[in-house]
Formats: sequence, C-alpha cells, structure tokens
Amino acid sequence: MSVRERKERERAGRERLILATARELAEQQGWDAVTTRRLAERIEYSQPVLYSHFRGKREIIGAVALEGAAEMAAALRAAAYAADGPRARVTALARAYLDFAEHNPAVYDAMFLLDGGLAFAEEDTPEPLKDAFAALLETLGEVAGDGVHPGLFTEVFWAALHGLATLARAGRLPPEDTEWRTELLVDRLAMV
Amino acid sequence: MSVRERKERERAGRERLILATARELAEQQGWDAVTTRRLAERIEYSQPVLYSHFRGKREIIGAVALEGAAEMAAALRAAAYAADGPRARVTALARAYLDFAEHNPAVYDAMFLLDGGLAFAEEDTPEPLKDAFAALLETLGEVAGDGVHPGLFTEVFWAALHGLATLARAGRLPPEDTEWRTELLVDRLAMV
DNA sequence: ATTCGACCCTAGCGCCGCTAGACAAACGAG
DNA sequence: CTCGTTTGTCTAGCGGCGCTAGGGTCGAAT
Repeated sequence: MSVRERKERERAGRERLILATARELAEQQGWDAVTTRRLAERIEYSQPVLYSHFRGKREIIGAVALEGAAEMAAALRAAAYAADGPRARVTALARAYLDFAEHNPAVYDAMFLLDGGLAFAEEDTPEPLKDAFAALLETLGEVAGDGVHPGLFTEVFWAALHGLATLARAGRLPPEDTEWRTELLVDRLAMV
Repeated sequence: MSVRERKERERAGRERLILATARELAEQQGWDAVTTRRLAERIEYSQPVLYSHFRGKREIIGAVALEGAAEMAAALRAAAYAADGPRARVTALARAYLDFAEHNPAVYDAMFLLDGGLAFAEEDTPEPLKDAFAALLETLGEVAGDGVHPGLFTEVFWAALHGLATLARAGRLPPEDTEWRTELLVDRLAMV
C-alpha cells in the first residue's frame, strides 16, 4: 500500500515540477518558447510524460492560470487589507492588480489572454477564478454607488484594469503615466 | 513604361487579395487557421508569393491591423458625428467601439492582441493607428474634466473599452449586461 | 522464480513558417 | 526575329511544432 502512496507522491511532485518549469520558461522567454519538447527536456523526461499529466499544452496553460488566480486573489486581499478606508482600499487594490500583471506577465497571459480551456462566467468556472473575482468584489462592492449592482460594477472596474494592464504591457500606452492613469480611474469609478 | 505600370497594378491588386483573403479566413476560422499554406491555396498562388509581398505572417497581420484601424477610426467618427451633445457623443462612441470589436473580432485581435510588429505610442507609430486614437480623442477630450489631460483621459477610457471588448469576447463577462456596463462606464468616466 | 502490469522512451505523423534553387515567361538589345 | 537577361513563380525541403502509437524495461505481486 505504501508503495502506491510513494508513487502518487512522486507523480504529484513531477506535476508540480512541470508547472513550475512551464511557468519559469514562460516568464523568461514567453509562452511561445514553451514547447512540449523544451519543457520535456527541462524536466528531464520525454515528451509523452507531459501527456500523462495533462491533455496537452492548453491544459498546462490552464493549470498555470489557476495557480496564478489563487496567487492574485491572495495579493489583492493582502493589499486591500493593509489599507484603511474604502478609497484607499480601492487604490491599493488597483495598484496590486496592475503590479501583479506587470511582474507576472506570463501568468497573467495564461489567465486572461491565452486559451487555457477554462470556463469563465459560468457555473462550472473553476474555484480559483471565481475566488479572484470575489477578491475584487469584496473591495469594489462597497464603492459601487447607490443603485448599482456590485457585480456589474466590479466587472466594469476589472475590465478597465485589464485594459490598462494589457495595453501597457503590449507597449500601447506610454509607460510613464501609469500611476496617474490608475488614480484617474479610481477617482472616477469609485463612489467614495 | 506602361508595361511596368500594368505590372505594378496587378501586383497591388494581388496584395489586396492577400489581405482580404487573410482577413476573411481569420474572421471565419480565427487567426490560427490563417497559415501561409492555406492562404496561398486560397489566393491560388504558391507560398513564396506571399513572401514577395510581406516579410512574413507577422507583417500580414500588421497590414490587416492597419486596414482595421482606418475602418475603426471612420466608424468612430461617424457614430460621434451622428450624436448630439457631448454625453450622447461619448455613449455613441463607446457603443461604436464595442460594436466594431464584436463584429470584427479577427481585425480587432490583429490590432490589439496579436503581434503585428507595429509600434505603438512612439513617434514612428503608423498613421492609421495614431488617427484611430485621434478619433477617440476628438470626442473624449471634451469630457475629460477640469485639470485632466485629455490624452491621459482618452487612454484610460480606451483601456476600459478595450478591457470590456476583450473580456466580453473571450467569454469572461456575461454577455447580457453589455449595454449596462457601457452606460455605467460612460456615466462615471465622462464629466458631462 | 515467474508472471504481469505500470511506466517511460523512441520514433514518427501531419502540420507549421520560411527559403533555396530550378525553371519558364517576358523583356530589351542587336 | 533572335538571343541573352531579367523577372517572376513554383517545387521541394529544412527545422520545429503538438501529439501519439507501439515496444521495451523494470519493479511488484503471486
């Protein structure tokens, strides 16, 4: 019986290794560089081993995205928790969101840009994704304003953050004004 | 002399054919389906012909993006022109933007999601891109609010629209509330 | 000790973006 | 009109991609 347990442990460890390696490679050289061959070589196994853990590359991206969602949720909650008052909380939340996107571009792409085969905005949405949205909702819900549905407000605020994050990272917005853009967004959207 | 002109005309026509075919294929089946082989087959030439017009697939995407930018600028101006008053203009602009993204997803992706090898927010940014931003600026500049730089405000508004467009299209936002999200965004961001 | 099954690897399929080199058609010079 | 030469296009192929079939190895259970 213990033999089987050891094997399961080893298998789980290898799965973590695959994901950590994929993520590292993606952050270093972009997702295009994450090929099944390179990934297999880095973990020192052959390609088919990857397919005994994941259906394919999509599913690997999806798994990294879920990891990232959990981390992002934690980062957002930490930032909001450390700030006093609704207004400061929203600002801290926005900064934390944009920081996460900037410092984990590959993970952010896995979550929101690439096709990780994940369901969104449906009942079978994976828990970490729902929880990341919930983390936004917790802070943003209290500044939605009278008569505005908190969920809807959170969606709009999130979309704005997402737009800023992706356009900035793609070089489509001048980098120096990030802070002012964030302030303007919070100023206008949050009813404080 | 007229021979050379005829050849140049034919060549330009073929280039338009390539772009139109690429765009059509992308809208029908997504950019992943736009392979140089398929594209060559559809235009009834061999693959290398493509490379006599464009450096590679990137440049084809970039060319489609520029076409799209010009179209989008025209659509935005038409919508803004047809509306009366700043507030109505902004709403019309936002709707036009989101409509364009929804009805031309492949072109929108070429412009903002994929790598078309284009420079943004720099002095050598291609004219159509600058003009599309200008079209936004024309309407949004007048509702930026006192003391807020119109360009910065336009960037923020644009980012919000971009976020709504991409998240909605990727199925990351429930589709039924699009109109309300747009209204909320305009309500809060525009100082009317 | 032998059987058996889980596990992993080698090899290969059909695709991709892209390019070298052969070849034909059209041109300009005599 | 003929004959190089240039221009244009095609066939064929390179290396790499995601993914999978099938065979061999090695440890566990009997």
